[in-house]
Amino acid sequence: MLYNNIVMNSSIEATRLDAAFLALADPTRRAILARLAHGEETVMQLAEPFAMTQPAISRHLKVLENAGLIVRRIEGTKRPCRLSNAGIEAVDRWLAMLREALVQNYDRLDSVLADMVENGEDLK
Amino acid sequence: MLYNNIVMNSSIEATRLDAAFLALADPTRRAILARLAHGEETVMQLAEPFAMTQPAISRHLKVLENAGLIVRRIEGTKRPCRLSNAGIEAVDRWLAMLREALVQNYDRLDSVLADMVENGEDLK
DNA sequence: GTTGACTATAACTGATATGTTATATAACAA
DNA sequence: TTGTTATATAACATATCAGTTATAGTCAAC
Repeated sequence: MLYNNIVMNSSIEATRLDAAFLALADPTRRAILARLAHGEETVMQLAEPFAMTQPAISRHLKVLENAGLIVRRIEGTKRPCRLSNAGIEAVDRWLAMLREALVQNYDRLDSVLADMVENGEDLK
Repeated sequence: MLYNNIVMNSSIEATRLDAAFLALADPTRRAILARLAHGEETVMQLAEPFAMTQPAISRHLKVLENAGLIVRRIEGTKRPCRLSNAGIEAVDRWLAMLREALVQNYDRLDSVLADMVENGEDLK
């Protein structure tokens, strides 16, 4: 596992991204985020539409918080949650690299095809 | 688990996203994608920099392929891999919703602050 | 101060993920 | 044919995840 840390760009950043992507990999957690997109909600409000117990939701929220995807404030006995941009920004920064590579690959293919057309080559 | 399928938007799409986000949650797989951003590589070429056996890499590649993040062609006994946009597009579509919500929340906070300044309220 | 609502945590279970070694398959090379 | 290279798959061990129930802590309301 030593060399791996050299290959992958620094285990600290990697841990952040691991947490964010892992948090997003669960449909319940994505549904929670979609819900929070409409505004702040408490734990019980978030739990209500799911066929799941409150402790399960609490843990999902913890995962989302650790991933920097939500933040919570204290309001009496309630803990209203709202979206945070830290997590999504980390994800976006990483995805930007992939998107750029895909565009470049596409352009490369594009120019290859253009060359073939110019030279009257058979595209089939 | 029945109601959950109603809350989360359709289990088919969810499965796609699950696969893509789960694939991205592993640092080894992200490193493989980063490598492929520079162009096509075979399984052994991809395996080389990692302190991991070839079967492990083969399975990571299968996960990436199922998530629509890479595609493979056959070239003799080799299986060169390259990036695919299907996976990242699915991810991007979903993240767009979150990004938009974050911008709206930010604007909302912005206008609240602006109001407070107008009314000479104490921002601290 | 007692009660009830909101939330978090611990302990446990079953499912899934990630790695290993051993082995199979297929193409190439001699 | 025989050996070698490239890759995939099976069988297994271990770790982690996602849910459960039971319980504890905190605040509010009466």
